[in-house]
Amino acid sequence: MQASGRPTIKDVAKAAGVSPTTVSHALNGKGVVRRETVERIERIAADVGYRPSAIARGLQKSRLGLLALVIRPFNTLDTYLPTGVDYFLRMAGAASLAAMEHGYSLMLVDDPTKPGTPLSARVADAYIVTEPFENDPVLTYLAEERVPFVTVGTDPARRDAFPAIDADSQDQTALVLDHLVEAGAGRIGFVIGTDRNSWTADSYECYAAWCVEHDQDPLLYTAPESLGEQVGPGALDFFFGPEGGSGPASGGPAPDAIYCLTGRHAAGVNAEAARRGIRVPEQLLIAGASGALQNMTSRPSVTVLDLHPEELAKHAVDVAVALAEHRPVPDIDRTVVPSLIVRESTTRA
Amino acid sequence: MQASGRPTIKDVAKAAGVSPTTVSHALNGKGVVRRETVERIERIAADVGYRPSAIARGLQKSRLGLLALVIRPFNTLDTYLPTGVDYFLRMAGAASLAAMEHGYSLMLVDDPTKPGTPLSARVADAYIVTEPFENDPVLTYLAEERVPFVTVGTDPARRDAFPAIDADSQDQTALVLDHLVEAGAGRIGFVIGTDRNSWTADSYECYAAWCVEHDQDPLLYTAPESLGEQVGPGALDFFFGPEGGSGPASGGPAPDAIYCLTGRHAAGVNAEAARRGIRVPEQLLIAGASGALQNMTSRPSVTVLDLHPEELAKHAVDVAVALAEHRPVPDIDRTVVPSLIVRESTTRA
DNA sequence: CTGAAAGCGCTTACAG
DNA sequence: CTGAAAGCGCTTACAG
Repeated sequence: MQASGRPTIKDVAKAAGVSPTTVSHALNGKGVVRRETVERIERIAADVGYRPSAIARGLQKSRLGLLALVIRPFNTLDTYLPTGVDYFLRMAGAASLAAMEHGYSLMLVDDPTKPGTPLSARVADAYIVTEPFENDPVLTYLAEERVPFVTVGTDPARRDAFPAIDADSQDQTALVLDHLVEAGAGRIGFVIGTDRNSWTADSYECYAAWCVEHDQDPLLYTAPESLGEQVGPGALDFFFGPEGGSGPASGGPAPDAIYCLTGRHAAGVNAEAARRGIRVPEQLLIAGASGALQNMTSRPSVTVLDLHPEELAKHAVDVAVALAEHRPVPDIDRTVVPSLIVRESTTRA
Repeated sequence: MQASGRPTIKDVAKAAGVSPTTVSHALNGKGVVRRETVERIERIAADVGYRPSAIARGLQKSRLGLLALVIRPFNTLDTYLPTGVDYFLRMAGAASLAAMEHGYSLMLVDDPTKPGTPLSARVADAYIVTEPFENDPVLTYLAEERVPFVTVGTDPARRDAFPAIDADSQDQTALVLDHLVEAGAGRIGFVIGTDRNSWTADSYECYAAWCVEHDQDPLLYTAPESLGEQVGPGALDFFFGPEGGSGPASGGPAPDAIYCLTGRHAAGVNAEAARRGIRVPEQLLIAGASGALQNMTSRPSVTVLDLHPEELAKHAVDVAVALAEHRPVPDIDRTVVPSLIVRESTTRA
């Protein structure tokens, strides 16, 4: 009997009058065991309530069937979970289900490089790291420890260094900007976050390139992701000037469309515009990438991208499992194409 | 060297010219080892990049330092994650952090009784099961397997049978109903879900008792949680009669306040009221328990409860860890008191 | 203060 | 077709 009181393979062997080896063979379909012996052993195993120990099995396979998900943006937010950003719940949920389909389970771990990280955080066979930062120490650590991992988004300082799943950030940005133009925009301001991940970097680059192409000066307002909806007043001061005050801090003419990278920023800009009596979408178009829920239910509702976190998760799990099993990673196209969800904020009557 | 290529305790022992026993003692502060020996071993361990194997350690401790979280309501929703219900993300995130503080990691697992559940889903030392159903097979399974677990909410058919953390559903309901009366309600309709968990059952019971006390006939509309915002038209038909049609399906007079157990139901009722031109809060008060994000940003915004999933998670982790370590569960009050977030939908000018 | 030995529960060559 | 033995990487009485 196990320390915990559960029967072991020995108990089954004894009850069946065979050796542990035979029980192992019978129960795992390995080796050659007579059919009736197999059946008898299976029956007895069920009778005594035998459950193989995943730990013991893990010891010589040196694999436990565990995947770890590290949601990197949470680590800049400290213990704070941003409300409304269900992107990550969708991702974690989908990853958990995808893992199960491969016979794996998913653990949710914090930054494993933090001092005091429990040993158990390191039992995963492979890691999935979402939105790694520039020169992310987590990736460095995993690479040093030779723990297999895949990223969702890439470390902007080490592109192509590690296996990655990507939501094509270039396409994303173009998709939204083009839509804004079609919806009537002439001059597009951009509100961007401060996290140094590939999503932010690529989106900025695409915006800059787009500006050159469209002969517009970039009109960029930067604010921490964690500021969330609070970004509204600052952003509008920047783009339109303080209320009843002088002109825009930006220097140039005011934009007629604002694109916010995060959904919470978009919600904040939208709310502040309403407060100031700027009519959306008539006077100002607003769109967000990576929509938050707030954008769905606000008045007006706000056009955003759906980045399809479920699909990203599924691809990431596929790769992580292949890596964990030291199998070659299937070489298929894993680019996830975002879709535009057009809402009131960019729909003029 | 480990199969994976990482150094083992033997490698360190060899390099230090001592036995594995001494390395183990030195690194874990067990037994008695001379200080300088300890220091030398620590240095060498760091040099060769030694990391103890959590699996090997887990084998004789028969504990791995892993907690499993089963979010039961997800299992009625199939692979579908309800948008806007960030209750569960807050819960999972807080549980993950609380686990780390105890030296544990958190796994997210689906129904472990499902056929095809990976072995790895069973390596957890203890389980946390949120909102178990009536006679929940997951609890039965865990109890049979003698795996320690704690529930958040209780199995309504087996109250007090298992350790549980509770958000006091009675208090919750009374809190909202009393608030609605203060806000001007005379007759309160109730929209409730179909999941057979203690939260739903207790809330109903409290509503029924409240009706008796306040001399009102219960005015109850039941709809599946998964219907979400779509519940609006059906609910309003029930309470007010179909548009331009006959009277309320409910039979009695129409309510002047509606309390919805789920935030998504509240959002649906709120939206449908707006569509029909019923003015909220002037003609109709609306409130929800367990708010979703939609309620925060809708027009009008909707009064809801904050059930404090973070606190529930923290308590659940405390208990789960105690159980995993076969320690007595600290006997402190774990009732989490919800707070009312009053918003436009119940605030008359 | 240090080490040889047994053991955690399983799997896997290998020998019969 | 079946089993004895060794081993996965660690810990823990126990003996020196």
